[in-house]
Amino acid sequence: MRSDAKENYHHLLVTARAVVAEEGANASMRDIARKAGVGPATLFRHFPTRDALLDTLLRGSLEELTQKANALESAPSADDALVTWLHEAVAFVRIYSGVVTLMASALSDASSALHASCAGLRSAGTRLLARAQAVGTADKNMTGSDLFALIGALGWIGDQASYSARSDYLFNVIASAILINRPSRDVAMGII
Amino acid sequence: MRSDAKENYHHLLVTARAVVAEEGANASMRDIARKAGVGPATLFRHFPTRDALLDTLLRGSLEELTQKANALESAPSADDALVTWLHEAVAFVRIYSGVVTLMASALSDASSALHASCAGLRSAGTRLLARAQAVGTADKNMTGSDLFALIGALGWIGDQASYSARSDYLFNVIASAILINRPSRDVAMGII
DNA sequence: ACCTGAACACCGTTCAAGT
DNA sequence: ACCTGAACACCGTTCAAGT
Repeated sequence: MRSDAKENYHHLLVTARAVVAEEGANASMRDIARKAGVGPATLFRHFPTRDALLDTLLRGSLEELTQKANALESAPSADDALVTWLHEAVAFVRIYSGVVTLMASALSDASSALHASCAGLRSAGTRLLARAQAVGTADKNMTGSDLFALIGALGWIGDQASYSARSDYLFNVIASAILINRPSRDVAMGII
Repeated sequence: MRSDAKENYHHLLVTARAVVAEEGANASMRDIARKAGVGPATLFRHFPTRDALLDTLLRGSLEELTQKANALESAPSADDALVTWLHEAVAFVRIYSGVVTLMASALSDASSALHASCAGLRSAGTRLLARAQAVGTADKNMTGSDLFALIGALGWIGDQASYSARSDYLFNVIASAILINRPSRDVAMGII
């Protein structure tokens, strides 16, 4: 990459992060280019799709979250490990509004630039779920994809002005539904 | 209303229903006008906002759903009544993709043409919830707005290609979380 | 090798001009 | 009283032309 291209690339990323933080994952691509001071074509050559841009934007955090899941596999309580990770996953998707919908469609589209990162994260979550199913109280009918769907659902709730204030409570509602055989949902709150 | 205007209005509604069924609640307004064979300005005078169009499109079903809630208030089991209604509410929002997000934002925007219909439905649902909290096993910390948030979350799940196949299972997961003190989530399935 | 402005085909929304 | 095409300010995306 030529040095001016490198400069463009980095400035584009910094700007994109700010704009996406402000406007959400469906922010105008043109607006990002404009605010970065480059033509729209320059943005599109560096990031041929919105998914490609978001993959670059999110990959670091997605990998972090994947590693946290891996680390939690050796935590003493399988249930607590799952709930802790779930909490972090929901906190992550709430950073950028609209990102859960993008991630969901990336999962069903193998050609999306975001697909691999999302699928990797899902695998890591699936292992935590499996352990909680084996030695914990997690619902045995649930799949890793279901877990992702519920994370997405909580992300969606967080994106809605009318519901977002209640998202901590609704997290506990859903967490207690996953750990179906726990005595009370309040157990989930102690570990945060 | 002049007779040609009346004709336009009805044709617009029929077309809009078809297009929204096909493309979802965020279908292009211009496309609806085009397919109805009128200019965009004609659509916008009949329905000054997308919410106004969707209110007209949905009002009948929303009122039906509200009345069903009212009727279920005298059902023998408060829990079953709540779950039955929840099931119908989720089935309804799944008809038009994207409609839950529109409804959620209508709830937080009193000036939306959809606001009244949605708020009315929420009230009816809230009464069913309250009864299940009083004489049933519904979680006492839950509000009617939380119930709506969960309906929306299930609608969102139904809108995602990657998750929609599992929405019946996830309905049961969430229904069991609302009726927190039931012995098993399988109880919820008998009444459908 | 990279960038750019202009172009294409859209969108929601409005308005002057028509009948 | 109602409708219309054209207009305005956008959008994602592409491409020929520049340096």
